[in-house]
Amino acid sequence: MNIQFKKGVLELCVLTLLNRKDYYGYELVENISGFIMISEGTIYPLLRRFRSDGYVTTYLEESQEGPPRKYYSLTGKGRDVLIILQEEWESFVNGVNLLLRGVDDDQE
Amino acid sequence: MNIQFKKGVLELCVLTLLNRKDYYGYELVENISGFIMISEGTIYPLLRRFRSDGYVTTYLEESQEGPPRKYYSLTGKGRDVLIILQEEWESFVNGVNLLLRGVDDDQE
DNA sequence: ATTTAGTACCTTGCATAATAAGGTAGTGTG
DNA sequence: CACACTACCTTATTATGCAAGGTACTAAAT
Repeated sequence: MNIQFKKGVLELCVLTLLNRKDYYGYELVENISGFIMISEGTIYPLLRRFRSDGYVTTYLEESQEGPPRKYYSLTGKGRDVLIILQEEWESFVNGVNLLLRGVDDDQE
Repeated sequence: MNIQFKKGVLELCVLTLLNRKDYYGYELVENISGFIMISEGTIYPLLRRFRSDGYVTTYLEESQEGPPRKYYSLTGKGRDVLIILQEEWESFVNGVNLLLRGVDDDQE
């Protein structure tokens, strides 16, 4: 898979999932991996960024299957960013698809 | 517009346009700008990369409206890359959209 | 004649983000 | 006790988009 395509889109994916429920990092990797290739080295720095930007808050919970899990919870600010990113993603894909399909933008 | 979204996609856009006809750099910027934001500082390095990778060949032509134009012509290798990129783009957008729409990947 | 605007090319340095590759620890199984 | 799996994390590398700058040609306006 083309690495470059993912730039910025993973933010949208993670925020979208966190808008449904709280996730811990490893769980996000497993979930997103079902749709697009992703590695842990990508998600943890991204989550740290989200926390320092105030998009999420975190809390720890013990696990019976391994080390404690750090859960991420979307904030109001995070939700605002999500909405903007959703719109940007939609109009971006739209623009690209128009270009790929050969629609002539010069006509009116 | 989110800069990150563009990463890698501009290659696809430029190759797609060059597959229809030869373009000169400035013309590509003007055309693509109709669909997604782009600047000259992006396109010229990309075109240099394409040439050194053998995706395009170039030739000069005089212009009555200014300095000579450097036209870019897609090679067979460039066309092969275009086909791969098209498929990757489609499956990538598909994966992202499934995730965004909340389709449960665990079910079968 | 000189300035301005438009066309058309180019480069350098910066910012961003994904990843590979590595590390630390806990739990449970052979 | 070694191994696999879960779960967290960091660092260095890589790629690419862009702002900001530059050069040079043509044509119209001052």
